[in-house]
Amino acid sequence: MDSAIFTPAVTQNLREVVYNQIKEAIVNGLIPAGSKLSELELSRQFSVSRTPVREAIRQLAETGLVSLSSRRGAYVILPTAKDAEDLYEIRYALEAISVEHLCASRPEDFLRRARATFEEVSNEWDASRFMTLDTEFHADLWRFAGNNYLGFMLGKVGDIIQICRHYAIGNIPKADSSREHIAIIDAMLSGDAGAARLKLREHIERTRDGLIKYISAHPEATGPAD
Amino acid sequence: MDSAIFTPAVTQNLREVVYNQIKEAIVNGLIPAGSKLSELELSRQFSVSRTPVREAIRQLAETGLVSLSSRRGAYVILPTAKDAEDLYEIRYALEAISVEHLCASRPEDFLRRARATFEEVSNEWDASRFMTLDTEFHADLWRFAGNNYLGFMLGKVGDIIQICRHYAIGNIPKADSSREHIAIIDAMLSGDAGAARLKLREHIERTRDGLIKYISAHPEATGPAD
DNA sequence: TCTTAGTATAAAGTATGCAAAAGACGTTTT
DNA sequence: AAAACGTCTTTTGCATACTTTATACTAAGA
Repeated sequence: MDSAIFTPAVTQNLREVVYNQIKEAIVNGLIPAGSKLSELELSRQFSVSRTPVREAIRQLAETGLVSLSSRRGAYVILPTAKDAEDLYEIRYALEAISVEHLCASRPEDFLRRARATFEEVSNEWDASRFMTLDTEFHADLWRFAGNNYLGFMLGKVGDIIQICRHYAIGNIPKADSSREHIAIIDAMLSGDAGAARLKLREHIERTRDGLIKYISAHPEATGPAD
Repeated sequence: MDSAIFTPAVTQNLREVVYNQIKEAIVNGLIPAGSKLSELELSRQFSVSRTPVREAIRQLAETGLVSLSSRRGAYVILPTAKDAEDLYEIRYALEAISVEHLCASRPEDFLRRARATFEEVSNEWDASRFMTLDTEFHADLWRFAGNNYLGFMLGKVGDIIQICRHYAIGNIPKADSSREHIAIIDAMLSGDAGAARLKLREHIERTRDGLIKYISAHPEATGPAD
């Protein structure tokens, strides 16, 4: 009775469930930036006690998505255009590490598959589908890079960027983005680290500029916290 | 009665106190890497209930200093030589951002003051005093860089590196380190971003290599978790 | 009417109790 | 003697009660 019929029975605990759900809600804009996270209200909505909710909120604070104010509560952060700029600068620096590793290791199977995917993309696609694809591509970059902490770090940066991003992605032409992805991939395939870095920089800067332009044009999206 | 006689009366809460103390203890090696953090034992030592201890431990987990195992407890992470390598790679990428900003803005007062400090350092200094100075210098770099998230990110990387570092710093010649710092500062003073990046890279790589050599030579320091 | 002090209320911080899970240990069975 | 099972202990996960603080509201005085 020891053939592998059953997979390990993992039960994620309440804190994890609550954390993931709140995080998704924040990142997808269901809970708007700047709004307050009430322990009591959330615990009622999740039908759990305040304890796991508190822990989840603390965890969110440590990722930078939420800011804590002693005895006053937790608020979803409200990134400014400057914040977005700073975050993209960090993101570029980190992704450049991935790209350089991939220029050296050149995992052809992955690169060619990714290239094919972006060849297919057109501007007709709906924004959320493209965003998923984009996010996955950037996640794959660090997965193949072999630096165990890149994902950890990029995750934190990415979550905060995502808060801004979901209300701006509609503006970003998908065909352009795909072309840029392909340019990065091609540079990596040819092992040209300098070109790959440059293409990555162009891609990230254009994405950033689109976002910042949007935030600057819509200051109400980053209004006062309460 | 409104002249600024008094500073705001901030009382940090128990979670913060506990968090900071545990973190210091981990980072300084008082709590060795790999050891278990028992909620009950810590709460007894701090004379508080388990709640703030729990929260502090969760917070430490989110910074990456502690790894949680469901229903089994929290363990101080046990970085390997590979971890150290990955972390230093990230640290270089992030500090390069600071250095490039400083090459552009060139805050002469700060740079000259820092330069003078490292001129005075000799190998006679005790290790912990030099480590403080070194840490402060690297912290000042991002403080003057103007990117609000650099400190946030470098803090996380630095904390984990620090776990390894305290048992290796003794090996690293301080005079060399000071000379490298001065080389970086001089490059920044002359606004030569390329040279500054290079000197930074050399400095970080040498520090990294010293640490990795130590870890590799002392595998018992990163033995099994329990 | 504006300011200021008192009060009430809501929410966060903390302590503690209870349930459930994991690991240790001893006992039984083959 | 070894393996497997049951039980006991320890510790975590979660719930809840209690304490303290912030703030909104009210009323009184200038």
